[in-house]
Order: sequence, then structure tokens, then C-alpha cells
Amino acid sequence: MSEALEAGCVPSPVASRKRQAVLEAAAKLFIGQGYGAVSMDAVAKAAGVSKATLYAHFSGKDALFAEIVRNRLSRLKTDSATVANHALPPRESLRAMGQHWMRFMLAPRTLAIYRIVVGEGTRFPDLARAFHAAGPDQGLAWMTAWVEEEIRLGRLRADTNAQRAAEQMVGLLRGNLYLRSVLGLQTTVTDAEIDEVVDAAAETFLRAYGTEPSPSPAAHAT
Amino acid sequence: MSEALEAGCVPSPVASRKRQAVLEAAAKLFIGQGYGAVSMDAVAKAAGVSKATLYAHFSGKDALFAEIVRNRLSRLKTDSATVANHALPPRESLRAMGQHWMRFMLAPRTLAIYRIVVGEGTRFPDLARAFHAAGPDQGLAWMTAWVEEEIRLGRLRADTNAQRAAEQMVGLLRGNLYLRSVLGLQTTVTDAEIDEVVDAAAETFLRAYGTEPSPSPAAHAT
DNA sequence: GTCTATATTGGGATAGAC
DNA sequence: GTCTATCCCAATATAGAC
Repeated sequence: MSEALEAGCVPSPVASRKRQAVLEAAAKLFIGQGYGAVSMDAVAKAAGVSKATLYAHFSGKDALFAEIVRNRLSRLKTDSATVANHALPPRESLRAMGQHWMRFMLAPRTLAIYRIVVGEGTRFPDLARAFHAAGPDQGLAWMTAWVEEEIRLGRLRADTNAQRAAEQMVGLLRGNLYLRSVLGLQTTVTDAEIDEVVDAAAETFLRAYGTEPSPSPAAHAT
Repeated sequence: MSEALEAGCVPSPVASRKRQAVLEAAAKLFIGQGYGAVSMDAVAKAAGVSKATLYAHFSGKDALFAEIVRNRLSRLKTDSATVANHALPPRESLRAMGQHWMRFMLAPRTLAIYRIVVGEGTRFPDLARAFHAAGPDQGLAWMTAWVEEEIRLGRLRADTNAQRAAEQMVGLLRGNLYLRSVLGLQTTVTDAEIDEVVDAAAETFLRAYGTEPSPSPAAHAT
């Protein structure tokens, strides 16, 4: 790159700083208020830059938004790399994965991104695709791999369709709790609520797919 | 205007007709393009009325939108009154309910409303509440009642937590298929796909909660 | 690259005639 | 109740100085 190396001009660092400030401010606003409710004026003001600067870095509101979501997705991807475990008995692994999964899905940021992608999905189809690939699809792939390995280890029934079982496990986790959170009807979720849902999901999953006879008789009732 | 040649005044009928036209046009637009993408100009044009007339009937865009969603919800409510059945064996009832449920959830209109409510939920909190009450909550209540009755009839395990089991059944149905449809990644769903998911959900549910020993040995694998 | 100031359009809402 | 024509503001995007 032929940057003007004149005195008095500090080209890249400042640009990066401002750019970063814009990205952070915009992320906060979009996540807090959604896409339509946030104006470029508001972003510029929150970032402490002028609108002209903003437009110097991003070609428009949609490009800025896409950049935000992509950043967030890549971060989520690495955050979620909590690995399937085969050292513990299946129930314990399922519990651990379920807990992690639920906390991730119910985190305010995750919910906010989901809401935006769903709401604006028809206007940003490739964003919806990217979201699904980096989020749900990735998670499903991990879960499927775990199921396959457990089958191989003889701890899940040999006649199990691994992918469908994985989908079902995810479905069992995503109960009313998730829907209520997505709709904003329930703003706080306690650890006890999560534990309850996760334990019940693991129990049902193992009754359907486990090879151990029938773990605990009445432990499933409230 | 042809009605204008009446000497007197025909107050209500015309008003109703225009009002209805506005509602229908707006519904079509909102459902097809979402909330933010539709302008009042477009609604007026599509309905064949002027904006002034539009505003004579509805106080604003949000009120019009709320009216649409409420209409749609009440219609859905009656549509969904397909009743739980206790004459058939549990597996057949589950299949029938599951099929109906899936077709309902995957219908373009239902998906569109869900998308809008999720996307604009933070701006219209009472709409989100109404949606949940008339849709998911209602459906869950029906399913819970069905489970309770089946328990009473001895066809599901006596130690079953009916509400949680109902939630889980719904979760089992809502697999990747639903998410992909919501995100617009999959625009058409075949009956075969639905059947597959529903059958698998019923199988898993009955393995976990059924009292019959173990219905069909290898019928669950692909 | 960054600012201040401004251009421009889209769209929600209204005034007044009929 | 309904129309035509208009107001008015908000919000995207840009021009031009430094």
C-alpha cells in the first residue's frame, strides 16, 4: 500500500481506532434496539465520530449491520467450541453440553442477534444463511458427532439415527423457556430453571436412546 | 364513485368495504415483506384508497399492524381447534396432532407472523404477549390436557410431568426443519419430510413416556 | 481521514374541498 | 367518508474545508 508517509499524518492507527469505535457502538445499539430503530446519526453520535467518517468506512447501514453480525458470529463460534466429552457417562455429558447450550442460546446477545436475523431475514438472505451455518448448523454437527461416538462406544442404541437424535436433543432443550425469552416475555432465567429443563431433556433422550436399562425410576416427576 | 349517486348517504357498508380492503391489502403486504418494508403509501395504493381514508380508519401504522396480527391470530385459534383424540392408540393420536401442528407452524402465513412478532417484539411488547397466548401457549395447553388424559387412561407412564412432557413433544417436532423455514433457507417442505419428523418425534416420545413395552424394534432407524 | 453543514428523498400524517 | 394535494420531519447519504 502506498500510504502517504508525510509528517503530521497518522493514517492507519487512527482509522482503525475510529472504525473499531463505530463497530462497537453500532453493535451495542443494534443489539439493544434492533435494526430499524437505530439511525446512522445515533451510531455516529454514540461512536463519537461524524457521519461522514462513518460513511468513509462503511458503504451504508446494511453493510455496517452485516459486518456487526459477522463479527459476532465468528466470536460465538469460538466461544462455543466447548467440546463433547466421552470420559463421563452419557447423562453427565448431556447435562454439561445442555447447560452450555442453554446459557449460550439464552444470552441476551444471542437472543438479540436471533431476533434481528429472523426479523430482517427476508431482506438479508445471505446473512440468514451465514447465521444458520455458524450457529445452529455448527452446533448440530457437534452434537451429531458426539452421538455417533457414543453409539460406537455402545452407550447409545446401535439403531439410532445420529443426526435425527441430535436434532431431537436440541429440540428438547429449546422449550417454552426459549420461546418466551425470544419474545421478550421472560427477561431473566434462573439457573434452577435451566437445570430443570436440561435434566428433563437428558432423561427423555436417554430413555429413548440409552443402552443402560432405566436409570432412576421416579426421578423424572416433579 | 358509483355509490355517490344515491341521494342520501350510505354510511356503514361502504366504510366497511374500504376498511376490509385496507385490512386485506395490508395483511398481504406485511406478511409478504415485513413491517418496516411496507409504507402506508403502498398499503393505500394496494387497497385502492387514499391515505386520508386509511388514516380515517386506523390511527397509524402500528395500530393497523396490531389489528392485522390480532385478526390473524383469532383465525389461527379457530383453525387449530383440531381436537385431541383418545379413541386411537397414543402413537396415532400423536401422529395426527403432530402433522396438524407442523403444517400449521410451517404455513407461510404463520411463519411470516412469527418473523414479524419476533423482529418487532421489543417495540410491540403487548403484541408479543398476545401472540404467545393465542398461539404457542394455547397449543401447549391442549397438548398438556391430552397428556394428562392419556396418563389417566394408563397409556402413558403415571410418573409423567404432563406439562413438561407436552413441552418436550412440541420441542421434538420443531426440529431443524422449522428453524430453516423461519430463516427462509428452506422455502418448501414436502409431506414426506414432515412425516419423517413427526414419526420420529412420536417414537421418541413414546419410548420415554409410553407404557407399552417397546413398539417396533428397528422402525426408528433410517 | 475527519469534520461541519447540507442536500434529498421517502414516508408518516394532515387540511380542506366535495 | 373519501379524495387531492401538501406538510413536515426523520434519516440516509454527500460536498467541501482542513
